[in-house]
Amino acid sequence: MSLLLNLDHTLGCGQVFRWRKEGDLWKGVVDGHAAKLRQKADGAQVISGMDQTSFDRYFRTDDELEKVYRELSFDPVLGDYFTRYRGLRLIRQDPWECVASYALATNANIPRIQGMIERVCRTFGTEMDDGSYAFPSPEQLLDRCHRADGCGLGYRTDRFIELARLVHREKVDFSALMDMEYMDCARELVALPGIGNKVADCVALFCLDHLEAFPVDIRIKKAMAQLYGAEGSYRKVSAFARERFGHWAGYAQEYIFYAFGR
DNA sequence: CGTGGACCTGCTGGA
DNA sequence: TCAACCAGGTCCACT
Repeated sequence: MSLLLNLDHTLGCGQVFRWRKEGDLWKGVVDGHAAKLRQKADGAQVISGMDQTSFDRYFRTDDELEKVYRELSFDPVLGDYFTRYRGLRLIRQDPWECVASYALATNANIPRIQGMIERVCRTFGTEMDDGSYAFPSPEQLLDRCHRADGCGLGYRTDRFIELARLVHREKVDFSALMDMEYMDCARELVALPGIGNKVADCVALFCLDHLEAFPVDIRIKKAMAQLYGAEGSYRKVSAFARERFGHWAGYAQEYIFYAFGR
């Protein structure tokens, strides 16, 4: 079984925060297991920590990347990116880890975001065999939430804890959010603490299967203005993208984001 | 609804 | 070394 998948692009483009490359090995934590992967010509080899089901789910192997390329290549810019970053796939993250991580990722640069998340994992998460730490559950977090003060989250602390509380009390139904229309999903997410338009779109896209979501952060904002002359409010720019790229808008976003970060 | 400020804090690009 | 018109926004106030 071969799969079009480039680990460097997929795990290094910025959609996930905790994967690290050591030598030719990508190391991360998926579903509470320390995972190790290695790039092969026809896909990725699982060294440890993932079974086929987990792998297929995580790397969205059902998404036909060639089909995405075909349907979006009417756009010359994307056509170029597809050639250069061939094999970059969207990942299906764990919903709780995804909302929590992106709620922390506001108004901070990537190194700091990674630092905050790492400290949260080390402070509250379960230690794995290889010495790494899993992302903590809402319960683990709430159990000793005063320790969050030592994680350097700044003003995000209260929002973060409150978010954990809501998820723990099952006030957030990820399964329902996944089933409803993208617009409804985004509207509900924005009502949660620490979540605005941008984070809501990241969550919709990266863990709730709403592939038409088009998160607009500062980098994408500049890119869209430069590439398409699309400017204005958040709603304006993201709507422009969804109209142009349709149900694959999320894939378009990820390639543009990656291209503009290099 | 859209826009302007304030906002924790520290990684790291530029004085 | 050091500051910070910075950094993958959000929230609140107000037109």
